[in-house]
Order: sequence, then C-alpha cells, then structure tokens
Amino acid sequence: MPKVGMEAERRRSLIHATVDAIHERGYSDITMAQIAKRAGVSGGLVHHYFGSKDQLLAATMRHLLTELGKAIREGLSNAATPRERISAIIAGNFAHDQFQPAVIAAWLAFYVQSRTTDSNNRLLRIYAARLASNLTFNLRAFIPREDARRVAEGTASMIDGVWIRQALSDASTDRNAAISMVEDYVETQIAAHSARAATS
Amino acid sequence: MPKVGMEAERRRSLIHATVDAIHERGYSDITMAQIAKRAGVSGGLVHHYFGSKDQLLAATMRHLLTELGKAIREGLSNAATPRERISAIIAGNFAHDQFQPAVIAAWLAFYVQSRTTDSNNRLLRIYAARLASNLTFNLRAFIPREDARRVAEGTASMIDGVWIRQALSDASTDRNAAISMVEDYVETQIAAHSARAATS
Amino acid sequence: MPKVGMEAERRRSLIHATVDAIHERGYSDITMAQIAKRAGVSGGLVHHYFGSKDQLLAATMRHLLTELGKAIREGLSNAATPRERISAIIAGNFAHDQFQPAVIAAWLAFYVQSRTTDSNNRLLRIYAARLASNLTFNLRAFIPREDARRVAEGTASMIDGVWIRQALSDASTDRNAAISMVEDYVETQIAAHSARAATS
Amino acid sequence: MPKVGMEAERRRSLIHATVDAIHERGYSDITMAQIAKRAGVSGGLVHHYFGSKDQLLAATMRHLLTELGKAIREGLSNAATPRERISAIIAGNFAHDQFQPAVIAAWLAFYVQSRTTDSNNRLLRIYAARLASNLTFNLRAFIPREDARRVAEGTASMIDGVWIRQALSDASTDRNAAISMVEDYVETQIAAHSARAATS
DNA sequence: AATGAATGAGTTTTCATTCAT
DNA sequence: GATGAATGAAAACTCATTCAT
Repeated sequence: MPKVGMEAERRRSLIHATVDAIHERGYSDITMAQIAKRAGVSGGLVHHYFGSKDQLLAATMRHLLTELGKAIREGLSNAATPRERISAIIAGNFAHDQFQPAVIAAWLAFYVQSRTTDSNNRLLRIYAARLASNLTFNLRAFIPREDARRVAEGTASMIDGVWIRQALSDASTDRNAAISMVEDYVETQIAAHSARAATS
Repeated sequence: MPKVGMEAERRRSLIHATVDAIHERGYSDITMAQIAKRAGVSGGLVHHYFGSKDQLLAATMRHLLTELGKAIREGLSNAATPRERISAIIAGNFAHDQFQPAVIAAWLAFYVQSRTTDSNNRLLRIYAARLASNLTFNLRAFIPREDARRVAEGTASMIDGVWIRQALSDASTDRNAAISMVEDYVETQIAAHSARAATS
Repeated sequence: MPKVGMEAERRRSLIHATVDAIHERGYSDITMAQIAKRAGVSGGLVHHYFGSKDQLLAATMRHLLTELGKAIREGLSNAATPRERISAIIAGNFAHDQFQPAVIAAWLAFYVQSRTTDSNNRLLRIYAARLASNLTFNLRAFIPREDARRVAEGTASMIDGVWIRQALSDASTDRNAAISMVEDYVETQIAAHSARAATS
Repeated sequence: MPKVGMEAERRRSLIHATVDAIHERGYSDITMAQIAKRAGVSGGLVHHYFGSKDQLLAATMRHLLTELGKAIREGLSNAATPRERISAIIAGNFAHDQFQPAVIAAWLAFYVQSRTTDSNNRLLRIYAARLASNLTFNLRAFIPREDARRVAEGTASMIDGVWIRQALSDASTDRNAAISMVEDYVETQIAAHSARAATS
C-alpha cells in the first residue's frame, strides 16, 4: 500500500528545495538536477510531480504568494481598528516565515521574473491590487480619499523597497527594523495630515 | 579602411541590444543569438567584442551604473544647497535616460542577479554606500545624525520601491510622480523633525 | 481467493489495450503507462504479466497472427474444393475479427516493424510461407505450376495491398469490397489461363 | 566567407542519413544522435537545420514523396498513348532511385506512421488521389468508367502490396519482377473486359 | 574585422523498469 | 497479486563558444 500523503509532502519539499536553490544559485542558474538533489530525490520525480520546470517554478511562486496572503490574513483577524489593520498588513509583509533570506531571494526573483511571464504577472497584480485597496480603505479613516491612495502607494513602495534592499544586503534580517521603517512612513504621513488639518 | 570609433559604437549597440533583450525576454531567457540579431550583427562578433556572455552582461551592468552615476553627478553640479543636493540625487535616480521601461527592467534584473554574482555585487555596494553617505551628509543639515541615517535609508528604500513597482507596472513611466513620491517622503520627514524640535 | 483464469483475462485485456494504443497513438509513440491506463491497471502489473515492453509487444503480435491463422483454418475446414479453399483463405484474411480499424493498424505496425526485429520477422515468414504454399497448391488445380506460384504471390500482394490501403483510409472497413477485389484478381487470372489454354 | 550552398547539401545528407537509419534500426528506434553520427555531423547541427526530430522526419517524408512524384512525371513525359501512360505510372512507382531497400523501408515506415500524423497524412492523401485519378483516366480508354475506377484501385493496391512485400523480403530488389506483377494485373483486367465486350 | 556554420557540453524531459508496501 | 512512487538511463533540445573562411 503506497504511503498516503506522500505526494503533498514531496511537493512541499520540492518547493522548499526550489526556494533554497534560487537563493543560492540565482533564478537564472538553477537546474532541475540541483533542485532534485537538494530535495534528496531523483531528477525524474520532479517531473512526475510537477510536469516541467516551468510548472515547478509557477507552483513555487504560488506557494510564496499563498503563504504571504495567509500571514496577512492572520494578522488582520486580530486587528480591531483601522490603524491596527494597517499595522497588521505591514507586519504581515514581514512575517517570520516570509522574511527569511531564502524566501526573500526567491520572492524577488519571481517578482522580477513575473514581468515577462504572463501567468505569474496575473497573480502578482491581484495581490498588489488587494494590498492597495486594503491599505487605502483603512487609511481613509485618517486621510481624505486622494491622499489615502497616494499614501497607500507610498506604503507599498516602501514595503517593496525595504524588501529588495534586504535581499541585497548580507546583514541578517531584522523584522523590527523593517517594520519600523514602514510604520514610520505611515505614521509621519498621518501626522502630517492632521497637522495640516489643524492649522487650516 | 576601418572606421575609427567603430568598435566603441558596436559595443554600445550591443549593450543596448542586451538591455532591450532583457526587457523583452527576461534575464534568464536571453541568448547570445537574440542579442546579436537585435544588434544586427553575427553571433561571433559579440564574442569578438566581449569575450563571453558573462562579460557582456557585466559590461551592460557597468554601463547602467555609469549612466546613473553620471546623471546624479550632473544634477549635483547644479545644486547649491543641501536641500537642492538631496533633490538632485533623487531626480538623478529618475533621470530621463534611466527611467525608461527597458532600462528599468534591465536595472532590476541586474540588481536581483547581483545577489549571486560577486563582481556585480561589489559594484552595487559601492554605489549604494555612496548614495547612503551622500544622502546622510546632506540630510544632516536638517536632522541630527542618527535620524539622518535612518531617513537616508528610507529614501533609498523608497527609490528602490518606486523603481521596482514601475518595472512591474505596465503604466507608462511617470518621472514626476516617481520624484514626488520620494520628495514627499523626505519633506515630510524633515518637517516632522522640525515640528518635534520646535515643540521641545 | 484468487480467481482462476484471472491471469489469462488480464493478459487478454492488456493485449487489447496494446492494439488500441497502437491504433490511436502509433507504434512509435505508445508508452507502457498509456497501455496500463487503457487496460485499467497499474503500470507495474504490465511488467508483472509480460516482463517487459518488448515482450508485451511480441505477445500482441503473436496474438494477432494466431487469430488470423485461426480464422483461415476455420474457413478451410468448411471448404470442399480447391476453388473454395482459395476463397476461404482470402475470406479468412478479411475475417470479421481481423478487419477492424484497430487490428488493421496494429497488424501493419507489426508487419513493418518486423523488418528490424528478428523474432517478429521469423513469425511472419512462417505465416507468409504457409500462405504462399497453400495458395499455390490450390491454384494448381487450375493453372500450371509456374503460373500458380506467380498468381499466389500476386494474390498475397493484393491482400497486403488492400490491407495497407484500408489502414490509411478513414473510410469504414468494407469486408466485401476487400474480398471482391482479391477474388476478382484470382478469378481473372484463372479465366485468362483457361482462355489461353482453350486457344492453343 | 561561409560556404554557399552548404545548407542544401547538409539537409540532403541528413535526410539521406535519416532514410538509412530508418532502414537499419526501424522508425521507432532511431535517435537524433544516430542520424547525426551517420551524416558525420554533431547532434546540435541537426536541430540547427531542422528544428526538431519531428521536422526532420517530416522533411524526409516530403523528400521521398517529391522524388517519387518526379520519377512518375518523368516517365509520363515520354508516354504518348493511354496504355503507355499507365505503364509509365507503374514503372515510375518502381523507378531505380525509389526501389532501393533503404528507401522502401523508409517509405513504408512513413506510410504507416502517417496514420497518426495529420500533416503526413495530408501529403499522402494528395498523392494517392492524384495516382487514382490519373490511372482511372487512362484506363477509361479501355474500360468503362465504373470498372476503370475499380481497376485503378486494384492497381494501386497491387503496387502497395508489391512494395510492402519487398520491404519485408530480404531478397534483393527486382524492379522487373515488381513491374511485371502489376502490369500483368492491368493487362489481364483489360483483356478480360475486351473478351466480355466481344462476347456480348 | 566579420560571418555564421559547426560543435559539444549541459539541461530538460521521457519512460521502461524496479521495488517497498 | 497489485499498486504507484521512485529511479536512472537515454533521449531531445538549447546555446555559448569556436573557427574556417
């Protein structure tokens, strides 16, 4: 009798191996053989489970996106006020599981790669649109609509910027510093608006 | 009669072709044949001029960095005050030549790629360090040292974030919007500090 | 409790699946996985029963030859005169079970394949020799020895020709037309000889 | 300066190698490496010229069809009467270049293979339709329309039958015997009709 | 200097076969 | 007996690089 649940486990370990391989060798240099070896299986098995290199990479990217979405949703479920929700979104983007060197590297690789791969592109756009509308909605509790949009875009940019810089740095990841940087941006923007509102 | 300067011209056009190819196909999918065809020369010639694919890519990245450095230095030469110098650095990062879809795409590709390529990594670190120290120095005219460092890092993050988001977007590039986003960050941070300073 | 006769049934259904697979995908493109799936069993079982792909294919070809031989022998057992025996041989070659699209396709595939596979080749030669001698013997009732050999060869050629053309055609099989074509050849040859004999 | 005309020569020699490889190993067992080796070139070159294995095989089949068509057309150009045209068509089908063991083997392989390959199928149908209409037309000089059609189909069947039997036989090819067999069929059919016509 | 034909090493992919369960 | 997960050898295919012209 074949082991039940083996497939899910194999897929998970292969996706993990893919993330690690991207981290160590770079997206453009990974080979199926490397990934298979890293996962401790034969080359043929990767095709057995994923069909092709492209599909393995696509599955890996979907996995990263799913995990990120999960982290954010978890944070949101514990947030009561708009301000807390904004913080939850930010923190979710730097959640423990996400903000690891290998994951950061893979994430960025897919992010950039998606520019020329339609299916990946579509996934990212959906995520980006959700993030933007979610941030905008909660920012509107403090800032008028037009500014809220701009600040949401700024927040997303800051998140991406912090992320890409972390990928390049060889400093060990510092979630708190990353979160502070983005929170500071949001806080200052809200404060600036309140000040302006008070003066006028 | 061999045309003088032919070599420089060829090299330039091959680097251009490389940038375009990365834009259209993605870093991991470009081939020497594509680049050669795009530049209208034979495959052999690329090797004749650059020796290898790696060297062509390295030369292309150096070219992008040089152009960026040039743009920033030009801006700085016309700036008289610290605040103007900060703006010059920001504007330089979104200079007309730099902020084109193909250049953005190539830039990001190298940026991410550099994570696993030592020589590229070194070049980027030097540039990043210069940018950081330059921004910090000029920010100290408005903010104390510790905060200046933090804001410089935030500014650099915001620049990178705006850049990467532009690469993914299919909206046509908007230099002014990009610059405004970063300037707004800097401005708000300076203002926030002044306010705090005034209060205390 | 193991079902008795299960093995024979499995083997038959796998041979059937092989014939169908050759029909749909072509001899050079079939895989063990396809055959197994078609027969509704696991891939491993095919090996369990046949040992290897080659052996499965060999068994399938033997099966086709056996069935053909059976059909011809049945016809012969009901034939009383030489002329009837000739007709029985012809009709046997287009017997109902044999002259089905999938069987035709598989038969031809093996026929051609046998050119480069010794064991298959031997089987076919034996069958061909029997067919030739059988036809020749019965034709001698109407035609002198030398001509009988020639007409036997012609009859065999016509049978093969009709068969291969049926395999290529997408018209539904027409046993009667096929039989008529060959019978007409034989009949005309016998008649031609009689006429010549009468004249001289 | 690259050798002009090299491409056509290479393509020809690769197609030749393909025919030989099919002859020796069988359609389902040939590999690109074998073909390349046989043509005395590297494996990569085959892809360079034909793009893929499928395309190489398709080109080879087209080549065989073209050569056959050429042989028949040449014969026809020297034929004055309907009867001569019929003989020209038959002889063309067994022309010297065509009726060589390797060519026969390859031809049959493609013939059978075409059953499951649309593009090949289309080519063969066109050839078959032309052959049928050509034979029918010329037979009508001797036989009424309905019979002419039947005899044309019989002639084509006999040609295919003689061909496939030659492929299987290890006897050296005998053009004259092959031609006689088919000519005899045609002649006897025409004679049979004349006799019937005379009687009635 | 310039070409593009040719190579061959490296990569993905396929699939018969094995084997633990 | 039966499964299907797993293997690994062999195949197609890609592409940077070389080199004769």
